[in-house]
Amino acid sequence: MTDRLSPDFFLRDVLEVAPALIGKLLVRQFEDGRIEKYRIIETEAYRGTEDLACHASKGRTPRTEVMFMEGGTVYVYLIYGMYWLLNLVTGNEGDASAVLIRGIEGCSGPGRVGRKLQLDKSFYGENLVNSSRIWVEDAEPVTEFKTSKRIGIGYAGEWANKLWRFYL
DNA sequence: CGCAAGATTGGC
DNA sequence: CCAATCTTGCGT
Repeated sequence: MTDRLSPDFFLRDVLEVAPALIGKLLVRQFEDGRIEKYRIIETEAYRGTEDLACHASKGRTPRTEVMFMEGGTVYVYLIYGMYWLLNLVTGNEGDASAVLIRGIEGCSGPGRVGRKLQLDKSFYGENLVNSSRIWVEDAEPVTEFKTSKRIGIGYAGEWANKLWRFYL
């Protein structure tokens, strides 16, 4: 169970991928060659141009461009001028959906995750299938997880009520 | 071109 | 409760 997830894993609806990522291993190889693996414990789904909480609802811009690509790529962005949030693009080209990694074992909160993994803008568009810096490996499926409304998106109207946050 | 707000966090 | 810190999207 240490295989890198195949491209197919990400080529599904984000509402399938987000919960399926719980329990999987997020792997980061740093510049000094050190490899660390972290169990994913919290995710959120952002689903296409309709979802007002999803950045892609702004349309295709330099920032959201990568979300419109095929699943399996990394979407990172800087929030509040200091935190790089990690998202994994899902679905087919044009779906414009992604999973926000909100928590890994021993590190709760999307801003902390980005800091721990030492992410920056160079990870924008990184390919999870062939990258030597970041990827996801398979692990025992987790069937017991909780759901809730997504955090910090009160501006999204009725979309804020979707139970699209998944966590252990 | 100016400006308000942001998928957050940590400190007072 | 509020500042940090800077990119982005939108209005002028």
